[in-house]
Amino acid sequence: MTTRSSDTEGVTAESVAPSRREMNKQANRRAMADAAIELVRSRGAGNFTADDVAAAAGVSRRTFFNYFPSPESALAVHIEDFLDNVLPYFHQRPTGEPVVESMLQALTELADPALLERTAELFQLAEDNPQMHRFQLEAWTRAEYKIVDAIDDRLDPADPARQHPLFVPALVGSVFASARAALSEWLRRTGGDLSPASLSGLRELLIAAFGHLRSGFHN
Amino acid sequence: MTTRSSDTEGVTAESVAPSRREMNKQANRRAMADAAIELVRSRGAGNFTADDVAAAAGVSRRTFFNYFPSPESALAVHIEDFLDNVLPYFHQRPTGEPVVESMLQALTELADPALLERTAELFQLAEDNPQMHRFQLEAWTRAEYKIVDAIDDRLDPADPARQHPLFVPALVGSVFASARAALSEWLRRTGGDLSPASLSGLRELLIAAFGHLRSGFHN
DNA sequence: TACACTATGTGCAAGTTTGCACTCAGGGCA
DNA sequence: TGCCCTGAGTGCAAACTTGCACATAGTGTA
Repeated sequence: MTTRSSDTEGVTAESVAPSRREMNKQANRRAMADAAIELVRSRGAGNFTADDVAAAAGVSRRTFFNYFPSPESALAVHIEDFLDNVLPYFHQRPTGEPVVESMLQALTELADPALLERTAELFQLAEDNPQMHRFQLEAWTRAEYKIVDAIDDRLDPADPARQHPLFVPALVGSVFASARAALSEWLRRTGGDLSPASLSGLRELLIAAFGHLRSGFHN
Repeated sequence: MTTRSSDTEGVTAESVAPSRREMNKQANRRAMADAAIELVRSRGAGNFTADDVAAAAGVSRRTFFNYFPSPESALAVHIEDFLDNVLPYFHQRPTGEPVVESMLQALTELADPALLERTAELFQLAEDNPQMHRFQLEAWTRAEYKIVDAIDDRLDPADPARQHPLFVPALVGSVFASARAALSEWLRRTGGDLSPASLSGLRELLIAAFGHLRSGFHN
């Protein structure tokens, strides 16, 4: 709200009060993403048009296409939301800690349970709809790159993790693969039940998958 | 910033779905007007800046000045709201009915009690603040013109009320004067108390004032 | 008085959204 | 098959919002 354009901020980090313009854009993007997930819930994947999303989000059809290449792609925003929510937890881990620990701890603490729920919901929807599956794969991949960059930015160049160029990408890829495995198994077991109990089970599966990863798969 | 507000239609609204552009503008205008009345409540008249209103409404300071010439003037929107709410009631009166009756009946039925409350609240604020008083006078005057036009549009050219060019303007002016008298007396009696009981009293005063008018002041 | 500070109000350029007119692809139907 | 309709996706100009610079006015202060 406060638009103090003066850059006299004590905090140096990323909390540099975004401009009105940026806020408006994010609000629109969010509105469209929310409208899209609402529509996919009420009508099912593939049963809503770009017009529907735009109208529900309160923007024009043209504006929708300024942001997203297709109605389904708007859902990918929620996957990025998940990341935006987890990254601060990651950044808060002690700097000396091994990267793999920081990452798994951050993911385990999972900021907002509602985000896990939405992620699980989208994962489930992707199973039934090839269109959505493709977009989601793309979103997960973008997420991997984003995390790799975030880790590289944070890591001390002398950190063992940066001694080998494969280390971080392999780690991130492994974490994502483990998460996907957990989601997949959860889906197989529960059929996508989104009740708190079921989601709790998903959380357990995630932790178990991360456990395998952490121990180097020495079962 | 965009809220899908329920556009509380009092009676009939043969509204042709306005364009996205028009909807956005109205949403912004409404947001600023609401922010302004919220600020005048929390900080008092004259104790808030254009920046405050803009920020609270989610628009830039510049946009605020695109709509309103001053922080106070944003409040005038609420007076026009009152009209927009009453006019449909007026249009619904039987066409044969004398205009004075249609008008007083419509005002008496008073669509949304919350609107009467806001109008009374603003009336009260204007007493204390000359700046606001001026803007409000202007708003009431604009409202008079608007109503005169609305009546002329609706009236059969053969209607007695249009036989003399002074008739409608004099009528509308008298109605407004009576309403102001009622508001003024209400304010004197209650000090601007906005409780339901007090507002009910205001309603009685309005009806009484209209009664005088209706009878040609033959007490 | 001179100065700093805050807030109003406006002009202008750049960024964003919108309306509209397309093109293209796919499905239903005579 | 050919036609019609719906929806995706795009280019472009016009409308709207925003950031910024600037002029102006009022207020407190040394």
